[in-house]
Amino acid sequence: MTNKSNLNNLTKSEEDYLKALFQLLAEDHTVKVGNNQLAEYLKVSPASTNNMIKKLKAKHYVVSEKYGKLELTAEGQSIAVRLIRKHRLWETFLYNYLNFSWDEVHDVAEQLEHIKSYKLIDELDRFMDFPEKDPHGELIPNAKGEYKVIPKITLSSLEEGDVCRLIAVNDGSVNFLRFVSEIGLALSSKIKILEIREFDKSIRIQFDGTIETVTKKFADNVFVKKVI
Amino acid sequence: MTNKSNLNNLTKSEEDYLKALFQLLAEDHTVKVGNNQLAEYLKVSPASTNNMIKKLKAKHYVVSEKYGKLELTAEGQSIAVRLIRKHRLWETFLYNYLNFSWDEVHDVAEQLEHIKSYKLIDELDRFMDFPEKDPHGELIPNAKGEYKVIPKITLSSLEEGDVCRLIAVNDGSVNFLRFVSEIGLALSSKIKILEIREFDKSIRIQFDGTIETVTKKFADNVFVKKVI
DNA sequence: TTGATTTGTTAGTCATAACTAACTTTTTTA
DNA sequence: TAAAAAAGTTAGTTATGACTAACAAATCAA
Ligand SMILES: [Mn+2]
Ligand SMILES: [Mn+2]
Ligand SMILES: [Mn+2]
Ligand SMILES: [Mn+2]
Repeated sequence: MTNKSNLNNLTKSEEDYLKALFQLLAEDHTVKVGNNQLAEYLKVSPASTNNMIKKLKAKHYVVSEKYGKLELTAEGQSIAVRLIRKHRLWETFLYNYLNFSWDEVHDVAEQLEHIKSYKLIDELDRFMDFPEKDPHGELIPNAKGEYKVIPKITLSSLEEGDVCRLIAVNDGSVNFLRFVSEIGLALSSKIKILEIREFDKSIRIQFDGTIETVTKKFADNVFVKKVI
Repeated sequence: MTNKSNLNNLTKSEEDYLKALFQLLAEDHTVKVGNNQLAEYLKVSPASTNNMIKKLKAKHYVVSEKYGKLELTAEGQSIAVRLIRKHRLWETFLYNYLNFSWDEVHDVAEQLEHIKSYKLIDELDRFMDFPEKDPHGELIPNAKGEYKVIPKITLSSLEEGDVCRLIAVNDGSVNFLRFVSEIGLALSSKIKILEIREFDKSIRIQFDGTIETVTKKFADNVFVKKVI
């Protein structure tokens, strides 16, 4: 029987590395994730990552061969999913009950996700009546640790003439989220691709009667579902 | 002008030392607090405390002479009061909204009090409609940092025949709090001192028709206001 | 008032988690 | 396929915050 005591003994750092690795692996299930890629994602040196990975391997959360790619064990995945659940529930709480805007929630949730108490998070979930999505459109894993991913593609991957609906956004950058709101885009907005400029891949889009030109970098952070 | 940026840069440890020192000083305003007393309170070695006090003096949160007693600067006090405010607001939230019992809230609040966000705590305060007291009867400092103390005395300091009302309890021990509830005591209970046994200072009390004998140690952790 | 006890300080060690610099292995490309 | 580039590893350093052991100062008590 695996150890499921109320308080696991992971440090904030260990948790952050596991979550980051999970997200890199989940992002693109085909491509393998290496040490330096994880380092870059976490904005630490490759040496730091190498060190932490050693520790996580010793604790059986990560598996990898020397010079090989990184994988999470079932236990490692379970910890990561629990962190994502906590993160998204807190974001939802801040957004729905404490007047936080969607660009403000991520940084505080990044701290709150490390609070250790199963009761806290399950009661918070109940208090909010088991929300399905966080303020950025991402699905919240349930208490059983079921992690579903909505089939989503980036706005930048569409072609001229395509019509889609905004279903989620990357919540990492405050400036990006503010800009999304500023131009009038929101979750569920219906977007039409008018034109893709070959020169710099910038995209002319139409939504709610508005016409805007956005960069490829912007479109990479917008997740949509194709309609029609 | 003093530095009041949104995120102060104190570590969890620095915060805990400042809060502990404040509480020792507030507890008994006449008696001076020394290095080893603070160490014992925090359950760390005197050497650790000595080291941290050096750091807090360098940052101008603590003042003391070599081999002398410890004092907090105005800034040190302000940080401590903010922590107490956060701690008690979180306890109130857990108790009133998330079905935590009064013996469960303290440990989780001990973690939550270190989350850095002024907006978070002021919005939480507003969400709960500015509660005055935490689940253990302690007053919650307001956003201006005003720290009031209810005039309170321990149950153990009363004499035979005295009648009092339970206004607060020490929230440090889960077992103690459970026991308080178990015997049927709660905030506002009216208690009469029937007898104090000389031998071991145990106290026979009456409340709500119940008669119980409690130890001096128990009575030291119960705060009351004399009535009549 | 002087010796014992308490209180406070210093020095040195350990664990965690970051860093840089140097090195090795693997992969890519010419 | 051999040199170059990229990816990964190791060694050594730093900062924080614990610890113990040894020592010094202050206070208490006979
Ligand atoms: Mn987020
Ligand atoms: Mn985090
Ligand atoms: Mn408490
Ligand atoms: Mn604390």
